[in-house]
Amino acid sequence: MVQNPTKILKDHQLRITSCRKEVLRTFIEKKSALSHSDLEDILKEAFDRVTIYRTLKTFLETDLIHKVLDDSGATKYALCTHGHKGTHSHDHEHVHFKCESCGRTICIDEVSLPKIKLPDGYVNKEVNLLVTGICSQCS
Amino acid sequence: MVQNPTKILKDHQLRITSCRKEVLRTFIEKKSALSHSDLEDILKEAFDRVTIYRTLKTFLETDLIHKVLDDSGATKYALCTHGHKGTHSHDHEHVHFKCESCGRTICIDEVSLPKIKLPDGYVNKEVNLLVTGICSQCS
DNA sequence: GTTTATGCAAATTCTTTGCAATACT
DNA sequence: AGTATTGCAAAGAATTTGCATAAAC
Repeated sequence: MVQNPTKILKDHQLRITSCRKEVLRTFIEKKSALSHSDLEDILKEAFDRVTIYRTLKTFLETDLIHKVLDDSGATKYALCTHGHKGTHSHDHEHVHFKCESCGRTICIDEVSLPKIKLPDGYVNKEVNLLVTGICSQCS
Repeated sequence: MVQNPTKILKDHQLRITSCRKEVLRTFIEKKSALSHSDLEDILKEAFDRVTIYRTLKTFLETDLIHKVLDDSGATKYALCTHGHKGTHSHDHEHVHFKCESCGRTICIDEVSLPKIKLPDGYVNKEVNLLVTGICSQCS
């Protein structure tokens, strides 16, 4: 599990800039899914709002982060922990948990995704599961 | 399964207005999850954009509709098919399917939601499952 | 007649785009 | 040096709010 911003950027053949490093560092530190506005709150002194939008877009395109479903309407993102460029490793196919109390969304690695058998004619490409409730820190 | 807009509104103790009836009629007719902009496209000749926003808000608050997860970022809504005011029937706890081809999001009633056992300390309140792929009409 | 919903205007917030200046390799 | 990224300004969407008018009960 790579945890070094500079190395992650190199591995994905992206230029190493301070904004990209800081966004990565924030994801690693927070260990939870973050929205653009979460990042903006944390990094607004250092970087422009627009740069953060573009950084997220670049990271999405290089499979460095992925979208995490959220019931609030805000789009959240999380690091692809093992995926490398181009592998499309279905890394994001796991259970996400959103705490109603603290609002954090985290990955639950302990729980594996159930196999879903769809009716005839349906082709399953990706499964996303979001559990809402109270997390261990808040309960 | 109630399918009459006026009766649904009465059951939820809401005033019967033409906008509310038309929004409900559209949900019933389309049989799929709809976003604000979907509704706006269909009803813009008849009602103001703002009125549709407020109608959706009212319907959410009275548990007449619920949010449906979507991977595109657009918030979609669907009718709570059996729920009545105040029951919080966990009606939306089923599998949703989003077709990458036609973009429609529908409920898959044939597939039941797997039980998820979370790690200690986590309290499970609601489970949402979104499968992305190709629907039977598009494949 | 009283209360609630609607339409319009306008304010906010969210997201994207163009372009010159700057930083990276 | 050459190319990609950033910041700023501004455009364009999406969403919310205020208030007078209209509709529902």
